[in-house]
Amino acid sequence: MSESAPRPTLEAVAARAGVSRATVSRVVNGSDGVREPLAERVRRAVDELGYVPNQAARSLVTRRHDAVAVIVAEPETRVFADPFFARQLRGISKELTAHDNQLVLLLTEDRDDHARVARYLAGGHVDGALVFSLHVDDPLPGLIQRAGLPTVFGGRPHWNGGEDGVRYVDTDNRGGARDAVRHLLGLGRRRIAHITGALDQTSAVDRLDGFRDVMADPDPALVEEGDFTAASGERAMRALLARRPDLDAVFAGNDLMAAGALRALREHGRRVPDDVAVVGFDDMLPIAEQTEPPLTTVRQDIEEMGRLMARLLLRDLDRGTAPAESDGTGPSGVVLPVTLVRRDSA
Amino acid sequence: MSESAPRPTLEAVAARAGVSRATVSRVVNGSDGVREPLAERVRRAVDELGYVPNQAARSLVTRRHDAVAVIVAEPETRVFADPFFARQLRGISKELTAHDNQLVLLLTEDRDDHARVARYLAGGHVDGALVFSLHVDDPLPGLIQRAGLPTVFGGRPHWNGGEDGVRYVDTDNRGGARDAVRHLLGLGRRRIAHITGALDQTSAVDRLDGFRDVMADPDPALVEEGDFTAASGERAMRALLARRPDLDAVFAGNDLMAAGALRALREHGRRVPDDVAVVGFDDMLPIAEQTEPPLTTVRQDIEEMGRLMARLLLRDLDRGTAPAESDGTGPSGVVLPVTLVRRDSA
DNA sequence: TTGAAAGCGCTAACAA
DNA sequence: TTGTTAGCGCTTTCAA
Repeated sequence: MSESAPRPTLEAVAARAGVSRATVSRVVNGSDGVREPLAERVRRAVDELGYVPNQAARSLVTRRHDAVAVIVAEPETRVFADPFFARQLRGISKELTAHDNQLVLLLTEDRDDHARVARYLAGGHVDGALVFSLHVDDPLPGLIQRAGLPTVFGGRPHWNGGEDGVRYVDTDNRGGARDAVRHLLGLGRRRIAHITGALDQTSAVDRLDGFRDVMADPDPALVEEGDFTAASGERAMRALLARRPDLDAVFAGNDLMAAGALRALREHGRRVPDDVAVVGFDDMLPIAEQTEPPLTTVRQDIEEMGRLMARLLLRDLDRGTAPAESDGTGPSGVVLPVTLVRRDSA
Repeated sequence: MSESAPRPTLEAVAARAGVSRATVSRVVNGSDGVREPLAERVRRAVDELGYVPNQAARSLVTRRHDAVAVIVAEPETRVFADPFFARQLRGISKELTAHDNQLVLLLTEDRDDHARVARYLAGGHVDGALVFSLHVDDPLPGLIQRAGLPTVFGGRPHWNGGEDGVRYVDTDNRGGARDAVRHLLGLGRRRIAHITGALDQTSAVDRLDGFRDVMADPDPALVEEGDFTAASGERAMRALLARRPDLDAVFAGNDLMAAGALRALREHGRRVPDDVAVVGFDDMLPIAEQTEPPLTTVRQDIEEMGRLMARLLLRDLDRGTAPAESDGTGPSGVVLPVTLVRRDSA
C-alpha cells in the first residue's frame, strides 16, 4: 500500500463529532436511541471524514459476514458451454446485493478443490452457501453439512426428495418434459425419441421420467443417453437414427443437445420439422434462436431460479436458523414453472 | 446458528499443546523459528481440535484479506449472451485459488450499483480488483482509483494507451483483425465488409483499426456498426447487402455477430463461403462450431487472459505496490496473441 | 439517551 | 527459540 491517508476509524469520527464511539456506532448501524441533534452531528462527521466501517473488525464481534458463498461444481462441461451459469449468477447477485450481501464465488473442478472449499467454509468467511450442479457422487454436500452452514441447493439434490428440510430450488423438469412430449403427440408424431442429459444429475432423470409419464411404455430403442453437450446430442441422434430410422420426433434433454441432433438430422438428409420434429429444453436464447430451424423448446427462468435461491438463503440467515432446524419453517423445496416456447422445429 | 460447538480458537490450541498463542500462530502461519518437537505437538493439537483460523481476526491486524474483487460492468448485453464471461472467470478463479485468494464477484448494471461498489471497495474487504468490460463513459475506474486499490483491467482502457502504469491485459485485437482480413484477401476477395462491435469499447475500435490497416482506404459503405449481439450482426449484414450487393466477404467483430450475419446472408440467398466469405472473432466454441457453415474465426485465449490478469494483480499485491507507484516495476499492459482458426465459412 | 470499558481472535513487537 | 503483551476497529453490556 502507498502512503495514502489511513482510513478514518470510529474513534476519529467520535472525536470529530464530540461524542463517544458507542454513539457513532449506533448511528452508523441505524439503531435508534440517539437523539436527533446528536445523530445529525455524527452523520456530518462521517461524511466529512469519508468514514467506512471496517468489516473485519465488525465481523470479529458480530460473527456475521454479510457474504454468501456460491459454489459451482462442474468440471469443464456444461457450465462453460452455455450461458446458464451467467444467468443464474446474475439472479443471485441481484438478490444478494439488494440485501447488502457479497457474493463469494467458489469454482471447483478437481478433488483437490474440495479440501480447499471445505477449509474455506469452515473458516467462517461466509454466512451461508448456494450450491449448484451436483452429481451423484459429489462429496460436497457432506463437507458443507459438516461446516454447519445454511445452504440452498440449485436443482433437487439426488439424495432425497426434499422431505427432510434440505432447501433447494428446482425447475419443473418433469412437467416440462411432459409438455414437450405432449406437444409432439399433438403434432401427430408417434415414434418419439428422447436424448437424455447426464443421468447422474436429477434434472436429466426428471426429464426422462416426464418423457416416460406420457409415452407410457416407450421402446427402449427410442431412448439414448447424452451428457448435455452438443457433441453428445449429435452422437445420440446418430445412434437413434441407426436403430429406429422410422422415428418422427425427438425430445432432447437440453438445447445444446438439440442443436447437435439437428446437425445429425441434416447430415442424414432429414428435414426438420417435416420428417422429424425436434424439441429442446432450457430456451437458452443464443442457442435456441440461432439453430436452423430455430428451436421449439421448454423455457425455464434461470435468473429467477438464482434469485429465489438467494432469497431463501437470506431468509434463513435472518432467522438465524441452521439447516438442521429449518423443518417446518418454510418450504424446503421450491419448484419453478416452465413454459413451452414454439418456434419452427416442432 | 444452532448450538454447534463454538469453533476452537488459537488459545484453545495453545492450551492443548501446552505452548503460548504466539507459538501456535507461528506454526499455523508457517513462519520458521519453532523447533521440531514443539511444532509437531502444535500441529497435532490443531488437527485434534479441527482448528481453522478466524479470518476476520487475522485481517483486522494484518490488513490483508486474501480476497480480490472481480467487477463486471455489463448491462444485460454481451456478458450473458456468450460464454466469454464464464471462461474468464474460470481463468481468474484458477489463479486466485492457487494462491489462496478468494474471488468476490461484483456484477454491476445500474448507476446505483456504482455507489455500492465504491462503498464496498472503500470498505477494505479486498486487496485488489480485476475489472472488465469498461465502456467509455464508465465512472468505475475513477471510483476504484479513489479507493486506492491495486487494479488490473481486462481489455485496454480507453483513457490511455497504457503508458502511465495502468495495468491491463488485452487480446491482440488489431493484429487479429489484420489476420482475418488478410486471410480474406488471400482467398481472392476484394469487396470486404466489416461489422464492428460496440465502438465505445476499445476491443471494437482496435478491430476496426486492424481492418483499416489492411484495407487501406475502405469504402465507408462497407463498414457497419453493430454492438456484439447476434441481432445487431443480422441487422448490419442486411444494411451492408442493401448498400453493396456486390460484397464478397465480411469480417464480423465477433462470432455472435457473424452468426447473425450468416442468417441474413442465408435469407438473401447468398451461399457461404461461395458467394460471401465470413470470418468471426473470439472462437466461442458453442457458437463458432454450431453455425452453418462452421465459422472461420480469430481465436483468443479467454481463460488465459483471466489467469494473467489475476497473476499480474497478485504480483503487485505481493510487492505491496499501490497502482500509482507501479511504474517501471513490470509491464503495465500485456497483449495476448491470437490465431486464425479455419473452418468452412472462409 | 449517552458514555465507559470489556473483549471478539489474532499478529507482531519486544523481552526473556 | 519461546512467551508476554499490546493493540487491530468494532459492538455491546452495563452504569451513569
